Amino acid sequence: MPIRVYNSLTQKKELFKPIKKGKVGMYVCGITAYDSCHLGHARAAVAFDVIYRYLKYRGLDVTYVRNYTDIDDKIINRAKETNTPWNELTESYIREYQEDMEALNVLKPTKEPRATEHIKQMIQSIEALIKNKVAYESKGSVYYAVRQFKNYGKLSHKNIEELESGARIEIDETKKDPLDFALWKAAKPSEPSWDSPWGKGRPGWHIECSTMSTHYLKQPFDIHGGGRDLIFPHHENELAQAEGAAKKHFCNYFLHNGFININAEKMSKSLRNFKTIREVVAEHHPEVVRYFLIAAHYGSPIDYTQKNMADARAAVDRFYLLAGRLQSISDGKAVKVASPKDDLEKELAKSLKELPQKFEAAMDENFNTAQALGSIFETIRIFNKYLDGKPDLNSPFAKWAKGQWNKLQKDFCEVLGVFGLEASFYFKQIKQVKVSSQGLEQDWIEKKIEERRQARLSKDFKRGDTIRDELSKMGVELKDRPDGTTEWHLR
RNA sequence: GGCGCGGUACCCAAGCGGUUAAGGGAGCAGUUUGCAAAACUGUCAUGCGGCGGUUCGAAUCCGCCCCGCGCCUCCA
Repeated sequence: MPIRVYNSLTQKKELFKPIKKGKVGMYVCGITAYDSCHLGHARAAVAFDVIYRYLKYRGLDVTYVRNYTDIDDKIINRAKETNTPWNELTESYIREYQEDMEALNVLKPTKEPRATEHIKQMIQSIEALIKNKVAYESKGSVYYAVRQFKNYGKLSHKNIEELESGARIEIDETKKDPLDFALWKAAKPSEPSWDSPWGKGRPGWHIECSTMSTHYLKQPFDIHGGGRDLIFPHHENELAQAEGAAKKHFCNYFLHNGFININAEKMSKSLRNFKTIREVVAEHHPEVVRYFLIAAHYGSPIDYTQKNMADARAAVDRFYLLAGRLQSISDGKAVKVASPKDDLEKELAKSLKELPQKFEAAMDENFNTAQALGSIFETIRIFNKYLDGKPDLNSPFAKWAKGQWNKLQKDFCEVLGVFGLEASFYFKQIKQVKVSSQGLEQDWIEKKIEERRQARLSKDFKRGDTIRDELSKMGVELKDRPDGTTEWHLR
């Protein structure tokens, strides 16, 4: 089955055809390292992580480059505000980002280049642009002459005249046209700077990405990704730079992920409603967070609400509850084929057999994780139904079915980056996350449960129920087991 | 104003011209239970914002209208 992707460049879904058979070059805009990362960064990272994983799963040799922008106005400003050397600032936020990515089970890209390590290449790009007459030097800075590039606007589908009339751009006398953007900024005193043919300065935003992407992937390459908000001006300008300098195609497919809202409101710093990755992970199991991020298609907006997080957790629980149930089936010897006997077995065998095809068909269609998850849960329902029929757990069929499921679970985990944990470990972690985020203490809960056990032993059910209700109000739910012990978990 | 995205059950969310409109949550019913909870199963849209059109056939394509949202300025 061919893979199809929605390409922002053509605004259509297209057949994905790598430039070199069997190989894929993919560049995704990473972060500007000046602050803690929020859920939006997590969404972009996870969206392209899944794409990276799936392309590899399909046997493609993927070179995945995700950059760090570690020099920029925001970094310089933040360094001044916090009285921190700018390179220490970027270093610490890059480290923090890497920790966040690890928590969310985001794979390391093939290359994670930093802007400051490619100043020389950027200068070469800028020189090429000047030579091609699409850039000019002015007072120690260099600007891109937007009107000299006839395809300007082809990605964001804007035209220059309309942009001009939008005119919310500051008038800057050093530029020939208000739409021109900086490739190289002349250094002000005390700012970090590098030597260049135009004097001391630093690169403008955009040039690092077009330079590093073409440096590592060659031009043209296959996939360029990032958040929707990067379409204009960032990716538009990258395209203008790369094509203006090399006079050839920049990139074939532009993929963009949708935004995260918080309670239906745009997440933004001015509204003070943004959530950092660490805040979210402290409140919700990272696997639940990741599930939440892939439960809808990567291109659609999603809403971060407690209800949606609870829904995500319930879904992940459902997955692991089946995994837990399966532990009662002995692994035994691997059974290659087992022929189903009754209707329940037939239904399950059919579902297990079709699932990989359904999963791949969904992922082939523009990486539709939502649909892929749907097929997984369909099979979960059928598996549960089979187990409810009280089958012989030592039968060859049971062992075969378990073996099939375990193999599928491994594949799902490889592609989606969720469902890879031991069920009991997952539930243990869930409990820990919940207990600490709700300010409860495990010892106290367990003391209460022991009290209830004593009451029930002396047939004082009223007292027992009172304790259960008390705990229930705090979100602690009890489960009595046949052997007299009590399990508990948090709602 | 320009460009773009979306409106599918109580909520979230797939669906990309053709069998009964995925899946998750909530609700309800059943199994289970000292009573519960949890778990599991079943059930839950003759309907896909509205009106027209194309087609043998449309949630899916086209037109108009209504309503949300994003970008056009730093932003994943």
